[in-house]
Amino acid sequence: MIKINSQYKKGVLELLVLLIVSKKDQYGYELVEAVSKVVDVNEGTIYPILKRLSNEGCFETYLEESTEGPIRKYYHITLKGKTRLKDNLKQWKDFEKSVNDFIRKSEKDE
Amino acid sequence: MIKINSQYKKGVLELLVLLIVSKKDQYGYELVEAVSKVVDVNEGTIYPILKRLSNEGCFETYLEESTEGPIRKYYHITLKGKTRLKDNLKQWKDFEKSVNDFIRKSEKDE
DNA sequence: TTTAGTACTTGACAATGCCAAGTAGCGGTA
DNA sequence: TACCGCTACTTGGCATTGTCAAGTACTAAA
Repeated sequence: MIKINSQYKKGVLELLVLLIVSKKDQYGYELVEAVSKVVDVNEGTIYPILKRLSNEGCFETYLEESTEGPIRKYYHITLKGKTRLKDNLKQWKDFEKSVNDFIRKSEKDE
Repeated sequence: MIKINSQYKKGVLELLVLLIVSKKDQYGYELVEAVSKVVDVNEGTIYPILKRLSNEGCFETYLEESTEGPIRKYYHITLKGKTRLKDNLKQWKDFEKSVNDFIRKSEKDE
């Protein structure tokens, strides 16, 4: 897990959360671990994102018991969530392309 | 100029400013236009970055008159600024690679 | 002399990440 | 049984950085 300028993460974490949940229903703790494999992040950051996206209708939630600890809250992506993911993904790609193109150009005429 | 989720810009704008000033001394207004070619941004965002980086010793400033309007404040990158640029650039590259690798992996096993 | 373009500054505000602390269930061990 | 460590979720205060809007002020052209 990379330790970078926390500012870079802004916005991208939401994208990662959407992407992971879209693959398979996830509960919060599990998701924190999954996101941590990509970028370093703490619980206190992920749970608010889950709440926000649920409030906005991107996720539906249901509870399920666990044998390893307290009850788990699972998140399932909705149609709205899928749309949000698609938009978000396009925005990220346009953005990083634009930035990387500029960097490459700068490095070339050096 | 791309119009995206303003959150994506966080952190990257500083990188772009460092990159542009490192090429050639710039005054604020000119810089706003240069950055705007990469991502949409307003003056009120760029000037605080310039002030911050100057306070942190990354830029030196000097004034020069203009025939087209008020006096211009030029920014010149320092050694410290160059180091900051290098670090920042590496962080960005690590970050975007990490995120893009994950996205690619997700898109593959679909 | 009014308007448009250049140039910089400031302040209130919003979004989102970080850290820390709190609650709570489970299984293992001393 | 009492405590510890792991699992799991929640909340609240704080910092950073971007947005928007308004204000100042100079120059040149209509």
